[in-house]
Amino acid sequence: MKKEKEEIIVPSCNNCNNSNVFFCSLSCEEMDMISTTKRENFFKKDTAIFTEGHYAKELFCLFSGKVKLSKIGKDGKEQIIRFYKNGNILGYRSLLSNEPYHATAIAMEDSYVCMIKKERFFQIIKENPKFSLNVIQLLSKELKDAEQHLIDVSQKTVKGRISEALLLLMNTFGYLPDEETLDIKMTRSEIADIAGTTTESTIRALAQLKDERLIRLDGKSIAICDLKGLIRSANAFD
Amino acid sequence: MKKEKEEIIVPSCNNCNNSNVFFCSLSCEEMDMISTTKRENFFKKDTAIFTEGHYAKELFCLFSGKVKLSKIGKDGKEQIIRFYKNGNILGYRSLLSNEPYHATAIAMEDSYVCMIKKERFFQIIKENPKFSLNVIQLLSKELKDAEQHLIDVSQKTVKGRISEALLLLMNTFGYLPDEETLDIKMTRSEIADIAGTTTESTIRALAQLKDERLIRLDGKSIAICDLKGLIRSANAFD
DNA sequence: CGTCAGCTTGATTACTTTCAATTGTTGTGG
DNA sequence: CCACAACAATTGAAAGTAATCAAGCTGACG
Repeated sequence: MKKEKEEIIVPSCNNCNNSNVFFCSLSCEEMDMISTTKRENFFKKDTAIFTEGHYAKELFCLFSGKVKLSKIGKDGKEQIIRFYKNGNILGYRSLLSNEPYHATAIAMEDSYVCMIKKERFFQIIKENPKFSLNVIQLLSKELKDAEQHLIDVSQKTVKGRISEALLLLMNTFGYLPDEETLDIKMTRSEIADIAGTTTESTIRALAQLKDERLIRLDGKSIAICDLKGLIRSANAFD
Repeated sequence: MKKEKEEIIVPSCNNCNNSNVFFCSLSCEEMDMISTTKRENFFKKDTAIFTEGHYAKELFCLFSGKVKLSKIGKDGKEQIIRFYKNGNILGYRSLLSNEPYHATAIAMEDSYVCMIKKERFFQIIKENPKFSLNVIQLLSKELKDAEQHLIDVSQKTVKGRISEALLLLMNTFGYLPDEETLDIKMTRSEIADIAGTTTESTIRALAQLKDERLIRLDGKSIAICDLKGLIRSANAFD
């Protein structure tokens, strides 16, 4: 039988162990202000935290779990835009530009999410210039990544893009204690949606990378055994 | 003989007729502060305003002309990321994140550019929360656009991407007085670099769009005669 | 008016998707 | 614990799309 929601106690923001580049410039008082007005929410695996087209009313802070942000193309094909792990902030772009969400955030594992009122967030932006500079720099980084991702998808072969996708997963979620196996379980189809290709092509590309001894495959687990080689593969001309 | 640099008088920022969503939240005093410390620069067609890898020291404001921002892939293939016209601000992303430029800006026509000292820019960000919110919202919009562009490139056919590219040119540079001909001259190869394809495929796609009577071609000029049809073509499934 | 760069076209090749069929895995209920 | 259903992974073959290669063509400019 399906595992039920585990009862987890979410600590106050000041006591949160998650590293967080977003709120690091806030004072204890400001953190308290967020903490006392936040509410926690549990999202079961495969449920949506927010949905494309809906209006943003809150800022989400991922306390535990893993989340993918994706967009659905006209033909129903999904494109994964970005991943989030514990400590990451979601949904601030739409909040800031006061537009509907342009993408959907889905919990890839059971996740606990802290939700912070929009007003609270804007209040701090207005009052704390250091914080808004922080937000600006985060946006700048995401913009740079997005533009690089564009080049990758448009100029690399499927194998290169799959290599790139594996490196992204490694950078985002890291390894299991063996320091080789990626700490994330995804279907082949989801990996395809990162690289912007099909399930079948993904399978064939993974098989190639395995033959080249850059990765090891065992069911859904993927281990990177030759990181340098994988980087080379991601940047190869052909 | 090649036309020489025309002598143009660049007015003070307060008297600049270019519409500008970037500085609109500044007071007259703040504008003056920028204006008195700026310096103007002329860039001949096809010269670089800034170059990938170099460090950002200034903010650029395009007074006149047209600029393309592009990145070179490993194999030397260029990908155009964005366009700028008079009134637009360039180079703020790298300035803000304090990283080297991740792309190169090239004048597509002879262009006059006002250059604003980095320190001045940061000073205003710190002192004017309304301005920084403005910057944040601009970045948010560019991020959204970049993510949409990713979906476009990864999921659409060459014809769809070329249609998308033409719509982008129309939205950025608009029409000549005839309200049909795009107010921009580009080579086929440059159009290919927007859509992430080759010159030959671009020519064939343009020919198709012409056969479908969505556009008219005459040398380098491109006229959109069926805008709705072109939008449909950009969003078509096949 | 010759040259060169950009444009165009056709043919070939390479890569990726699509389709179809099979096998493997997982969760569920008897 | 087994059997089944549903989903995921895999493989092979065929079809489609776009890139590449190889000529010509055209038009602008010195």
